[in-house]
Amino acid sequence: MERNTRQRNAILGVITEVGRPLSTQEILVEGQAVVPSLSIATVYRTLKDLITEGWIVPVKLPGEADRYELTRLGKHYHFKCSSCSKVFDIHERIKNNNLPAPADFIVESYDLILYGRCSECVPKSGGTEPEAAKHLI
Amino acid sequence: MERNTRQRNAILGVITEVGRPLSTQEILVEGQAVVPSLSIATVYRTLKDLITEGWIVPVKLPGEADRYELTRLGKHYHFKCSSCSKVFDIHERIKNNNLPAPADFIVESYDLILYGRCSECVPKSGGTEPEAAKHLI
DNA sequence: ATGCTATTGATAAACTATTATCAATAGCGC
DNA sequence: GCGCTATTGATAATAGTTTATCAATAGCAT
Repeated sequence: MERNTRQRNAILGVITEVGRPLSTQEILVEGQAVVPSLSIATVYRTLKDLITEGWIVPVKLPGEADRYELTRLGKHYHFKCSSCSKVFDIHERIKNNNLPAPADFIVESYDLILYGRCSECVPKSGGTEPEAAKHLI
Repeated sequence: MERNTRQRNAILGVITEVGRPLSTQEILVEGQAVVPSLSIATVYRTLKDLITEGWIVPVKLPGEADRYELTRLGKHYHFKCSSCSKVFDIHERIKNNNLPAPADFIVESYDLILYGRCSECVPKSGGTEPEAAKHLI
């Protein structure tokens, strides 16, 4: 990156402000709110550059295209809402001694992905789902 | 499925005997040890049928193509060896109260993927990696 | 403000994984 | 063993995502 363009600022700005991992389409749409002419090619190109420069990292969920978020958020896990499909960060950790694995395997890292309903999509008080849902785990 | 073919038997047999989630390529190669003419098209076709019939389920890991394993193994998690890329089953569970999420979110299920070295790829005694690795988590 | 050229926008191309096509093959009932 | 037709093998086609191309645009140093 040698020039400070509106497109690049918009893309990094969107990722910074929204505060959850965004898909290329989400970045395109949100970015076009700032720079209407923004194209998907520029989104991909800029994401690639931002990754190379260390500003952002790809967030990979099983069976889904990459999302992107700020590197400075550090290591953490994700929650995907099964209703709105938005992905949120979870910064709590699992206690080390609760990581299950055969004794002769060496665990170097782990990924935890939670699925359920985000606060926006939780059925408002009165429903019967919330407590029942716990049994699905 | 209306006919009992060598190809189908070979594919289901391989998945059953190997006992860990297999990629389409692994299934093709292992299957060709039984039926040399086996083609990748038949692998995909048969996997699709076996899923429809409920014999197998796809195993999805972040950023990777589907692997397949027996449905009757039930719900569990996976360990991927960063050295040989093989994926293994983990049948232990995480204690429910250790699942981290915001209070106003409803967690319905979760996925746990461990990464590290499987027993085959663990550096034999004398290396310095094993204990050091724990700090990476 | 002007000029150089990095960057953009539009779209074609590439890539990977999976599915469709179709003539040849091979289960299986008779 | 014969014949019917489901299944196979080889490969083309598709789908979804990401990358390459290239003329037009727009930072930014002067």
